[in-house]
Amino acid sequence: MLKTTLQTPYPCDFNLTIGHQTFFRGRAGADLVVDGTYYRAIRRGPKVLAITAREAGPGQVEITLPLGGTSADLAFATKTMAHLLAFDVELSGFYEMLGHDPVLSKMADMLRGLRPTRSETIFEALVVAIIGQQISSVVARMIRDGIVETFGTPVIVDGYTLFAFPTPESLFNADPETLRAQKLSSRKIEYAQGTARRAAEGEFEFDRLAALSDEEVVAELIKIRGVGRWTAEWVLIRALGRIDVLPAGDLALRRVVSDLYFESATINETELAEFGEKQWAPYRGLATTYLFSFLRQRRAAGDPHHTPT
DNA sequence: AGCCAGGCTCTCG
DNA sequence: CGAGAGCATGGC
Repeated sequence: MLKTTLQTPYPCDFNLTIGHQTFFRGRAGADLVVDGTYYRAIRRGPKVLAITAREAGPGQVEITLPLGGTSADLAFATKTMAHLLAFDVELSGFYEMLGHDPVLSKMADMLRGLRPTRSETIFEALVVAIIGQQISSVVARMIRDGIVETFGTPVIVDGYTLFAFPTPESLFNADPETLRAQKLSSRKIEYAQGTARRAAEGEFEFDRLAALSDEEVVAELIKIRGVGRWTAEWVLIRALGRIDVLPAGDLALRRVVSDLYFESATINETELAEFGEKQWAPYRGLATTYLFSFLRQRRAAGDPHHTPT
């Protein structure tokens, strides 16, 4: 079987990182974790590659192509996995800053080594963010899974069916009724298909957007119907790996910050933005990821409504 | 039963 | 400008 070894950065908690990616529930959308092995199907041009990644000793992750492939496929898969798991991000400055943040540093035991995982493409992050607008994360995950399993490309590995995220063409060409059957609102169907059309036309090419500043990306993305600031900021964090973006309009983020820092007093978007700048810059994006991971773990542990004491 | 969820657009003063 | 309605649906 085709395999190679990838060096992990420091710090890196591999199991925590892949758990975060699946909402600590084993499977979420295109991502699957079984017994410490992360399964993911990705696209390389017209091909779909099945990949596994698992810890293979201290500081090492073993990457395999369980269904085979060329050595160029393996090199591509390895590079993609390092991107998905954000192995290139330097966390030490963020951890130093946590020393001055009594709240986030309290989470350090639980979160140390968490890497700010990414989507495969900008298109994927856009669609997933659009699906997640306004509704609860539980409902959003359910709808996303339905979309991925209906319009994605299946591959079977070790008895598990993996799905590569749907192509822009597959969503754009889909009958709106089949999207509606996956419980997407008719408005969001318009947004998602409009995004898919732009993606198919090559509008979200990674390298081009990666060269722009945070605000330039926001300015470009919010021109798209259905994409507001929150969605654009989410794409910056999830797809482009920006580490200093704070989606201050996010309701769940406002509430968790309110709980943890303001004795549950309500804070608005402006107040969160000001607080984030003073408290977490230049690592506001990493702080966001860590706070959401905290929420995901708390929810997975069965305490979704956490009443502050 | 009804209200709320990790927003956004559209309409109306 | 700001405020308010409508969207979809699982969970409480």
